[in-house]
Amino acid sequence: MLIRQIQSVDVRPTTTAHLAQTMALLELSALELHEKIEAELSSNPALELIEGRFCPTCQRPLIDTILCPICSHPKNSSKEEPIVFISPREEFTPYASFDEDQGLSFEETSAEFEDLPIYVLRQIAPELEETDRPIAAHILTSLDKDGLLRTPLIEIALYHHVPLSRVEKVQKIIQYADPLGVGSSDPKQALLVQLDVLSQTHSIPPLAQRAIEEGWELLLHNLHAEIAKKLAIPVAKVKEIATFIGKNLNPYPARANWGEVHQPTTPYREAYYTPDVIISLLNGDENAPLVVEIIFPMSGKLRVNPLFREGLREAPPAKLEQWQRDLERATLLVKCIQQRNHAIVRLMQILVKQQRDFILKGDAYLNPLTRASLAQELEVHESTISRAVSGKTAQLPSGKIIPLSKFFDRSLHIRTELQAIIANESQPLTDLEIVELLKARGFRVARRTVAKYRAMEGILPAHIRSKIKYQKMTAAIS
DNA sequence: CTATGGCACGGATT
DNA sequence: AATCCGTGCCATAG
Repeated sequence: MLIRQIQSVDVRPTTTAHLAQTMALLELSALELHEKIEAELSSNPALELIEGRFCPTCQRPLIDTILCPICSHPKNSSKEEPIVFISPREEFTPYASFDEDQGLSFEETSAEFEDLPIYVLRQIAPELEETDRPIAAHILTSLDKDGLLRTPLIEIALYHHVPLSRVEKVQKIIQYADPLGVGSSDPKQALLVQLDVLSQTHSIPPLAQRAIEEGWELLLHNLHAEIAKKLAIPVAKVKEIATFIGKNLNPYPARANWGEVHQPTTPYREAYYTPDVIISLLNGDENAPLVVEIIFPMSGKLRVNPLFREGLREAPPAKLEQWQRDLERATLLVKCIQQRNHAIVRLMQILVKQQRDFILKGDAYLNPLTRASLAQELEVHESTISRAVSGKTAQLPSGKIIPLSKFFDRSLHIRTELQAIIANESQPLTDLEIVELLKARGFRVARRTVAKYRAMEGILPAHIRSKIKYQKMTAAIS
């Protein structure tokens, strides 16, 4: 990478290098930024990370302010104006935002089970190719009450006209989402996934994997002796494995208490579900302002080392040039990071204000919004918004983590309405009938479009749905 | 004949 | 300039 000369690094030297790097940084997620800074810190002596301060009242890490924005925020706050600030953290545990009271009464506490597909889908959305979404939706809506996928993969592949490997790929992503092993084709698979994840943080009994792979059926019926023979190990060992499995693994993912509480934080989840911003409701009060924390992946404050700057004067001639370059790099980085932060703060301020209903009440209340219109409002270039939004995720007050781009989904509110219609239908409705119903609710879309939305949500066509219903009825009886 | 998926086009969005 | 998304037309399955 080329480094242009910058003579004076004061407030507004909008050099090309400056601009370019600001843009580049804007695009990075918190996680990626973390890596970038780490790399820079270790290679550039001019940059230093000084210990951060903490808010004296709530112990929240701070960057510049004396009190954290929440503590210093007076009661005269209106619910329209969100509190937005940068929150420096080294590490972040999902679902551990500061609104302690999880008893927030959000929408349906009743229909927990109904939510599993959506819950999983939201987690994996950031990793999914756009074209894979219908497949994921299909898999998730086909889960049985144990969270297992009894539909043969090949059937799904045929339905979507994609190779079996694609479906397998999607299934794999799903399996590693929250109720670990969800979407597996059978308990055996689910166990193996869990074992795999567990093995990364804990030590597991040797041969446990083989025991499951080769002897799951035997294990089920407590035929320990048989397995011992098969694996050529003592029966005692087998019993050990069996108890380990019983204690730590769960062949029926959906029966685990997914959501809210998670004890084992797997490295995998952490990597993927660390949000870039956390949105919560002050005191969990419906009318309170929203609190938006933008995660800055370092605790402490990043700055140019003043000692280094001093030392530059007495630099040995041989090193002078190198040191100057280091100094410039450091200053540039700090400045660009500030700009990145500033840009995101402004973006979130507007975004959260306009999408308050969506954040609080769910998908149906999403305000169709374009990046272009926001760009106009903020008086920045559209590409700036695009970069700021791309590849980042937000955690909502409900604990769900969604990609930031969802705020700009043009059709989500219609799709949710469509889901509602399907959920309430007494008999399978044809696409054309759905068009009419949507029109009655104020959404004008073409018949063809309804079909597409259906596919996106993994809802099967009317004539197939009728069969499913029938199957469900019979299944319920048996 | 009806319901639905595929392909492709054009305008909007990024 | 590249991509995404809604739609119309046509083929096909039931």
